[in-house]
Amino acid sequence: MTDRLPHTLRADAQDNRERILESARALFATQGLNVSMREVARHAGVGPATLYRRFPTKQALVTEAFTEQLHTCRAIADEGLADPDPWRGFTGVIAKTCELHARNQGFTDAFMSAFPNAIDLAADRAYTVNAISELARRAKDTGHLREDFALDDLILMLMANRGIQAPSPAARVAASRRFAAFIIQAFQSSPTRSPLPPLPRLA
Amino acid sequence: MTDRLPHTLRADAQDNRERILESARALFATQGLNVSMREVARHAGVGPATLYRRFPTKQALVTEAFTEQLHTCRAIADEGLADPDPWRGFTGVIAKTCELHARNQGFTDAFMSAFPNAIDLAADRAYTVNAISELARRAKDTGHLREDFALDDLILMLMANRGIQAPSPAARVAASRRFAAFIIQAFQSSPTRSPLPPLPRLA
DNA sequence: ACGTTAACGGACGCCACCGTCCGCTTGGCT
DNA sequence: AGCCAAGCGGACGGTGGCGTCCGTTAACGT
Repeated sequence: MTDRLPHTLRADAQDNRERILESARALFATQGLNVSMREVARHAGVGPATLYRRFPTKQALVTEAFTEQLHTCRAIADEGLADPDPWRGFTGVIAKTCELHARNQGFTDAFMSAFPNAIDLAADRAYTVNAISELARRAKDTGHLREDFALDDLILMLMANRGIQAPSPAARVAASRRFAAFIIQAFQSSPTRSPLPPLPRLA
Repeated sequence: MTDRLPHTLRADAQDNRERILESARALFATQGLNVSMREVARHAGVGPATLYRRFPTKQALVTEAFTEQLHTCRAIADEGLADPDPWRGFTGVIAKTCELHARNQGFTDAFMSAFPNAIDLAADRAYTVNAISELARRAKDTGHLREDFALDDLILMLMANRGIQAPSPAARVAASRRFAAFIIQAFQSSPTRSPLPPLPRLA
């Protein structure tokens, strides 16, 4: 009854665990989250049971696989906030975020909670959102960011960015880069401002 | 050997055929093309065999279901071309196209050849592309449309628009409307023009 | 009213995925 | 060296989509 779970995996198990994560990251990046658990297992060269033993649910696998990217997100936001020129910081955030997401189809899915259930990523996500919110306020104050910009417009932009497809990952990133440039142009305040249609609840 | 196919369906068969098409349109509109043939059949209240008899392949069903929208596309392009103000015509095309696609997830999939194989829609599509190409040239001549706009940027925009999701179809359309406004802003020529990253081959 | 045949849909065999169980292997500790 | 549990993966029953076959029903022409 007083069994203690060993919190250290056996060497081979640890090895498998990491190969699984690598495979998951690779597959999720190129194909989004529409990858079967078995496919991940096959790619990692392990049996299905092994995969399920380490990650009982796909949720768990996804969460683990993308913590790194999640921290990158925080870093991007912090970096933008640190820029003395808020508008430059803001546009930098957009460009880098688009690129990050273009390289990681699955990450976007997860970030957008294509997994609708509460993601463990939520906390970090909130932090990032807060940081960007502050950055946006500053960018508005300098007059470069249009006044009617809403934070959810970034979500809109990310969803849109997710839709971009191309024959190769490299092409996708290139296309996304151009898209980001367009979006930055759209977010910039301008004399020819026609009023913007309202933004509905997105989630 | 000299059997003649009757080109007129029996009354009940014709009825079923139309119910199938209606169901397909409804399901494709809200869920994209990721709908199983059986699901369409169930929704239409017919057996799988009946569906397959009328539309041997999903391709055929999709093609038939969306000819109407395809013609709408042509109409939108013609309408824009007819506008005496090319820029207003151009922006109108963008707004209307985004709305059309936002209302029809599946149509976007088909239009983007999510069905990679040659779509019968190709001919109409080519016509539309040509019309818009002419419209864009005129809009550039008036100085309203940025010079570095490429026709593929519309494809980029459509792919992006496809990524926009929302809890309800109405919300999706609203979000798409706002997105279109942003994109129009981005396409407008402006004094603060930083060079645009190049666009890769998209298909 | 009736026979012919177009049209129907239930049922089939196939395959992929799902999450789990269990007998064998092997790493790690003494 | 030898034990033993941590770890493994093949195999299983279940579900659901796929496209097709075939026995039954009922629409239409006479």
